[in-house]
Amino acid sequence: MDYIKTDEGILLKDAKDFQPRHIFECGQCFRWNAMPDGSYKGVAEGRTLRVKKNGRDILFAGTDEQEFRDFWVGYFDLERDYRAIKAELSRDQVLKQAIEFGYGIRILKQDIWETMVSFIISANNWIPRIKATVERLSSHYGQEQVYKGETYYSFPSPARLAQLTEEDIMLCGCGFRAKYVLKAARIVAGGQVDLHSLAGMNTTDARAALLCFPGIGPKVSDCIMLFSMAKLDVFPVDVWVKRVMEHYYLKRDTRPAEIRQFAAGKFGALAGVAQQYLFYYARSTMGRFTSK
DNA sequence: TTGCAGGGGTCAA
DNA sequence: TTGACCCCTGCA
Repeated sequence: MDYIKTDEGILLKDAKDFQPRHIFECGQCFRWNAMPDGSYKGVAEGRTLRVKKNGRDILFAGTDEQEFRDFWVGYFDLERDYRAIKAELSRDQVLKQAIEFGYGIRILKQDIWETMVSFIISANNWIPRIKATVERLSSHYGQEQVYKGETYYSFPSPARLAQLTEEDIMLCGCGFRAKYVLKAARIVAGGQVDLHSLAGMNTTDARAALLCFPGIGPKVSDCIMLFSMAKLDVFPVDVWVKRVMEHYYLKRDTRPAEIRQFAAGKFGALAGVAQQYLFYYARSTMGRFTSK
């Protein structure tokens, strides 16, 4: 990882395996937004950042070396060798295509609590609405911060959400998921489950613990583990992944558990990364309403 | 203009 | 295994 300090922030040199569009549009995060100049602005754990591709380099604007090393390097998984991962996965011809399409994807390491709530909200929902709901929760109940004259809001803590009523949360656009969000907040704020200890568990135990939360089923639990705990072996199966897997590898109407098992056998410890390439590829190339 | 299906799943019967 | 679920969007 080779970077230099500039007036604007940190410049990551010759970052071939980093494409902001792929990272932020592949469905793993909900608080990064494209700007007219092609950069992305986002909020993560109370920090704000603008990320822009400059030729072969990546500019991280609005941060300094200390924060970059202490936080963003981990957040963007910059110490992992994605070139090696892609080489390994590209031995499969379908993955090879998917990787050529989404070559700059990286798996973010996001805040566990925010990821948990975001993916509870994602059930039977679609991305623009999930983003709007997460944004409303943050602007109503998060901490306000001003950066370069613009106001941002951090994602509200479990304790803050635990004080609310189901109706308060419903008003942010959560719909029937409001009761799940509130219960999750009360479980975490009450200390019944320590989310950070889940990250230290093996995948099987962490999944079992997550499935105890109402509103968290197999797909949501796997997304939480993949996008906030760096558990790269999980393979979340949603409607798009099901479609792409059935199209290229399996027969129609294969059950999600069977798809997960197949992926574990085929992609092993890298199944989660493979899932993201496949998901992004499927969403972008298979059309919005495919009957397959 | 109105009505209806459907959406990054989960729960309960 | 199946239907309901917030509610907004796209389409006929």
